[in-house]
Amino acid sequence: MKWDALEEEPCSVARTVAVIGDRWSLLILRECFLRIRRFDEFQASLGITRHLLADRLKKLVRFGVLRKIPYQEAPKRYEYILTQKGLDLYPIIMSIVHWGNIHMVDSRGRPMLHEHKNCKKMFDPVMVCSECGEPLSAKAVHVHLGPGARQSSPVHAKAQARAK
Amino acid sequence: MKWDALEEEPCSVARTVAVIGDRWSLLILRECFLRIRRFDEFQASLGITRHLLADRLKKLVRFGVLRKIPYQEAPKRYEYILTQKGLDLYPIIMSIVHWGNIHMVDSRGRPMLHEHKNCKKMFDPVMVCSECGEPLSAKAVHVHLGPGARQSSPVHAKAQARAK
DNA sequence: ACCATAAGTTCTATTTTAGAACTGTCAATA
DNA sequence: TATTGACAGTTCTAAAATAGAACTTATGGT
Repeated sequence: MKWDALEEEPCSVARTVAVIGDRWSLLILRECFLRIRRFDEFQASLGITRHLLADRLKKLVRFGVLRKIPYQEAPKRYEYILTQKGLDLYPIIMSIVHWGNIHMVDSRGRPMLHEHKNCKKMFDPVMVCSECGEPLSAKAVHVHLGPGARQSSPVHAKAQARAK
Repeated sequence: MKWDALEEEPCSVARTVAVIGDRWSLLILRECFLRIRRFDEFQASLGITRHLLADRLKKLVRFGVLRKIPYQEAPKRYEYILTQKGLDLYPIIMSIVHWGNIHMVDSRGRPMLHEHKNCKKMFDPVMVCSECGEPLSAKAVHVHLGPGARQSSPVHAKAQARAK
């Protein structure tokens, strides 16, 4: 499957994966949320090759996740900053961080801690239901085809039947 | 940078990306949450090459995200099911789905809808603070070095200073 | 004996990535 | 004036990963 085909899939996971579903894009976005903005800063902090960095930044700009803002003329240079679409990726990054904190730490503990400015406490992110506010688990969720679905595939129908 | 090096990084994003940070792993996990369990089911629903599927399943088992459960003897065959560690990836998948729902849908609308069995309503996932329950935004969070950190890099220190 | 099912493995061709060197523009310095 | 350094890329070759198809192995059914 080509990357372009992913964007066209009738699935929000596939379409999002088309944007952020490679090793470097996620790490670049991590740096964005840590206030990194310039080409050489990304390169220094990530150890990514300059070639790939240029490519990925271009991709993220194309998808509207980052925006190039000029910060000096002559020679014209740009900073890469998150758009609203990019800022909206925060829950993805935070849930990734949290899973790593729970399942991938060594004996020394977490590499980073997060303080909520509202309540001044160190916190973990929790995913809840927008309607009732209860924490979500996979087992408490039922999936329905939406208006943008293609149709239920036989293999999924079989799997759904098995789940009942 | 090699994939092995990612696992060793003092960063929960990098370590998680080492597990799920490629196109196919995330799509395989999507299928797992849709109750897909067998090799040929994965292959049929994803269109992944058999070679890569075998490789990725092996990787996910190695990381403890999936477990092989025998479902018949002679010839011995296995189903791949999510461990608790794998089930804990649900917030990541859901936040990816949600971002796609908001930013990557076409005019036909969402491919899938999610119903919360607790409250019987269609919902969106919301990420909140574990301490005060308020929804989280990147700007309301302050990052601190934790016990497992290496040390603040000069480039990050500069970026942090700029943010103040 | 022949076909089908399931879960892989093997093969070659293509694409992607790594790693290093190179380019162009300008400012500051010797 | 010539040199150096900062910055943001681009270009090059070699290595690694992926795509796509065919093949293998074990078994059960007709």
